Amino acid sequence: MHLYDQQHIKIYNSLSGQKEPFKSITEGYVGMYVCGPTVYSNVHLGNVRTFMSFDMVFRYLKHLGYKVRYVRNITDAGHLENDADAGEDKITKKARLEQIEPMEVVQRYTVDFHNILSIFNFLPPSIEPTATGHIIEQIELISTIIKNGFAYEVNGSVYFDVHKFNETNDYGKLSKRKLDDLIHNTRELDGQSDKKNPQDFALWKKAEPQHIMRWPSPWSDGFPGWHLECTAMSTKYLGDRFDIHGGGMDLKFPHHECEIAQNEAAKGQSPVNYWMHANMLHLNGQRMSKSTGNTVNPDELLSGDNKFFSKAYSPSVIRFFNAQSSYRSVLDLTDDGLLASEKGFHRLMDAINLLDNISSASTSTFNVSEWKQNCYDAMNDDFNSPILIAHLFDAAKYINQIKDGKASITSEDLKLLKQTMYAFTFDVLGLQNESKQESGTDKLSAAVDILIKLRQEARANKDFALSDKIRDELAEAGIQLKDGKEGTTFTTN
RNA sequence: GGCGUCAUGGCCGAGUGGCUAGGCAGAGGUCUGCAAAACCUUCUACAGCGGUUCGAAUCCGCUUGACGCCUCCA
Repeated sequence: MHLYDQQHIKIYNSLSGQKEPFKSITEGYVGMYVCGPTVYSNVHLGNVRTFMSFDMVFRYLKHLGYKVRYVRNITDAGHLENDADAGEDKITKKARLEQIEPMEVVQRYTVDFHNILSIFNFLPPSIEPTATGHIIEQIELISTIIKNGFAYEVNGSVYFDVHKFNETNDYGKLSKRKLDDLIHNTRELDGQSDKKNPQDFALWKKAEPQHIMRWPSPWSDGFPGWHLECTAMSTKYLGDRFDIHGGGMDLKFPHHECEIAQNEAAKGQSPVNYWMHANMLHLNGQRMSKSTGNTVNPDELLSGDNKFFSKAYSPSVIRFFNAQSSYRSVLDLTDDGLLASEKGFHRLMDAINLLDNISSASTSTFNVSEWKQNCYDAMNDDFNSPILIAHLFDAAKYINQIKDGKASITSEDLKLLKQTMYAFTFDVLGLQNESKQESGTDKLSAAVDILIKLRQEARANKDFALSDKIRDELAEAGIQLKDGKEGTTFTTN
């Protein structure tokens, strides 16, 4: 018996626009693909939000006992054009000006990407394939699509014939677009003269002489189109049809639409059962944009070294903030919002830390098993982490009441409560108990305990000047004393 | 212009055809030498205008506004 036999997930499927009961293709196994970053600059904070949401999905599926193969690619080809228009992107421009090897750019930002994700306590994906490592697979895929009559070659480049495809298939079913509408609304752009129709997209591009990243192919020395790598790598590792495909909302069209088209054209079937799209992250009510300066890097947010926020925020606070909203909603990153989350997060962690110190009784005044199922119900409902957190706060309240002697719990329920709290807080949400880590050093505890004792003595002697001095100066040092019925404890942060 | 998504209390953010979301902030109380913490109580909402319904913030239509995609983008 596995947890997934008892807990039934519903997933909002972008393809149908509805929540659907989740059923994996192979019982007990889940294949999940998420479009990864293009490593040409520091990882974008919005990108982090998307991956954070899917990290939570990954964690929950694993928690339920599924064997999950989670594939998240690194796009390291196709976009590193040495002939990019000037002023488009600072880093590409800089790389071009300094004549750095594209692979140096790739390496630098892949390392940055991994560093940031590990700071945020991401679980690594099962496979992290790169586009340049799968050129052969992509070329094979193109050959198949040509053979099936859905692509054509012009001047060494190969394009996907959207119009031809749409005669037998439905191009636009994911993004709810109609080809006719697209035809009437396509902007005229230069340099597309090779295409039969503006809606066609490149499967292979012949490289201009100054283009550095290039590979030989039956059609030309060139590089693959950017939609192709995901089709090649997802199906290579997950099969021609797999369970979940995720990505940012902005990838829905054209990227994911094209993936469906490529797969149907090459393999005769739609690749994905459940399409999931994470919504955008805003900064102070507006979309992040480098050109307007309304943007902040993950490391700037973590260090507090930026012009938007009053202080530094810890990785878990940012994770908590993210989990307090639905992955399908636009999330607005603001100082007030982070401040509120930070306080709530610490309150939750303080309650969890109390779990080690509360004692059990003969009865429970709280239905722990019902509460536990409520937590599962929240996550089962399209990974509704905000509701889960609301339930975690219910438990926090209960724990505090037990500590205050206003509620009681049996030892059996205490064990269950602790297990469940830990599982959801740390395993599923991926939060980390920062205060415990910091104060976990026994030497600090010992030193503070001495100060607590001295303060107690001062209070007993009615030397409140001294006792308050101890309390206030510890507070300034980031150590907060908490007087309770059972004596004084302390927390850091 | 086309397609799509969304509009919730001081702020952030769930959810639902009739029954408390939750967090932060505010107010009152308990506790305390005073605080803090914790606990208890409390405040308030569903953009506007129509319609369906016994009943709608929840369904439908319109209006207004915000956002996304249509061009690299998480």
